[in-house]
Amino acid sequence: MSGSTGSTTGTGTRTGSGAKTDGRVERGNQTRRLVLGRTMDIASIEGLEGLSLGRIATELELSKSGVFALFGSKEELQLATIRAAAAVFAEQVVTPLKDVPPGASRVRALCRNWLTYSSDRVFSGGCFFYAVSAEFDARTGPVHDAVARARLDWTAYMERSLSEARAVGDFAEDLDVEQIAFEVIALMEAANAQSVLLGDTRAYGRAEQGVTARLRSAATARGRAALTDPA
Amino acid sequence: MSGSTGSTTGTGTRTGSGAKTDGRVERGNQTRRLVLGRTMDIASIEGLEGLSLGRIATELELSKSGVFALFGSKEELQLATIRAAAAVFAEQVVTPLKDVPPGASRVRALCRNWLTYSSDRVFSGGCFFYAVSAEFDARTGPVHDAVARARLDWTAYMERSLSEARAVGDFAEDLDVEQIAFEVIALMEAANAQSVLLGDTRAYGRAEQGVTARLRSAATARGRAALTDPA
DNA sequence: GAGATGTCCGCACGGTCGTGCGTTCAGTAC
DNA sequence: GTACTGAACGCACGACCGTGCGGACATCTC
Repeated sequence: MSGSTGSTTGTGTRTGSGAKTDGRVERGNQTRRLVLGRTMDIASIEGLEGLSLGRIATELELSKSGVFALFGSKEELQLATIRAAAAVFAEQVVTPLKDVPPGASRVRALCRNWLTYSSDRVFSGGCFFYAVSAEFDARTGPVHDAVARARLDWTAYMERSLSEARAVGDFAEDLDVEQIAFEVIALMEAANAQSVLLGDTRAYGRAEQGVTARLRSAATARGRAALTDPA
Repeated sequence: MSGSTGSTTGTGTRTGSGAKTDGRVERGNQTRRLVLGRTMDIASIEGLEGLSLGRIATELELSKSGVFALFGSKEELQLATIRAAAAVFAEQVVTPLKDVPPGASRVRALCRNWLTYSSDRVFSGGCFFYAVSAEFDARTGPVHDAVARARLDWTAYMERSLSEARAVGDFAEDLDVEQIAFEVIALMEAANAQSVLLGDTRAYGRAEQGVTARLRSAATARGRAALTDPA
């Protein structure tokens, strides 16, 4: 019974945001989005364990059981929140570059998008994935796995962008892509952390400075030219 | 009432581990240490909010009210846990270098101590302060302030070590100490994060490589010599 | 119209949480 | 010996937690 309820709503999510039938009102999906919009912000501030069905229901003037029925379990709510946050992240950081050709300047744009995504507080508590990574890093279970997967995807995307830039001749052929990806991501996350914890926005400048130096020192003459471009 | 109890036990801690009178048995302080040893580990894995008096009491075969009475409130337990973790951190990372003269190699040793402190899992969930920083970064209150203070202290210590190394001629006079401190700490924390979340210990190698490159590129000839030393 | 479907609510459950009471008990002082 | 102190306990409280059942109420299908 509870299983059927849970799997129904769960499947509804997994199939995406498309209408179930054409033209349906979809009040459910609307409430879902309302809830997820709130849970993403809460989780970025207080963590995924800080989500409480009662609190969400009160804040959104819904009933606790209504929220519960939408997701089937608290864990499924957490997983849905992660998926929703991944979509927002992609939309903010990755999608704007979908038509930008590979190269050093594209990598730099990717980093700038990330820093803007963090400093603009797309999520109230700073980068969503920084918050929940630290929260679930040492635990086990589906939520940890989902967080780890998201991070792997992001790292892989950064590495791919660097590889492509190397392939078009913007970086030296012997560039250690994984190393520079590690360093660049480290700098950006540190800026997020310092900014959120201490309210010190200078950290974003330090990160940008560090990222630029890393990219520049790895670039070929062609790459350096691209990095000096107006953008 | 509860206030007086809390402040009493709180003061007991702040005065340190010394005996209250000479030769006293101090069962209380012993239990305190037992509890804090456990809470530091729990908090590094599940966060300071993951601490629960009942759970701690069960695990250590104490009564919940006994644990509660020792600290006076949950928040005071969290603060005591932070103080205890700071002491452990200092003992592991900073104290071993108290007789090492300032210089580039001392800075490198400081970084190595940190990476060892993280990779040896002095706390089960990796660096304690990484975990609780992310947990409380976007909140307000005494716990946030204590975490922020600890981080400021650590950053300041790193910057001082770099300044001293610059003063003895190991780094260029125009070195931006705050910038390199930011970058070095970013690399180390990223290694901690990646290692704990993904179980990928290669991250420590990447961090060490990055740190060495940063220090080397900032060093004078004298500093480079120090960095090439056997140690 | 009647019926089916899905959304959301009211309400209750068992459990755990932090807190606080009074009490027991070991160790010290007199 | 008695008196005192502090540590730890047993127990209970109100609040909140996630979960689940059954029903109300729209909306769509026939």
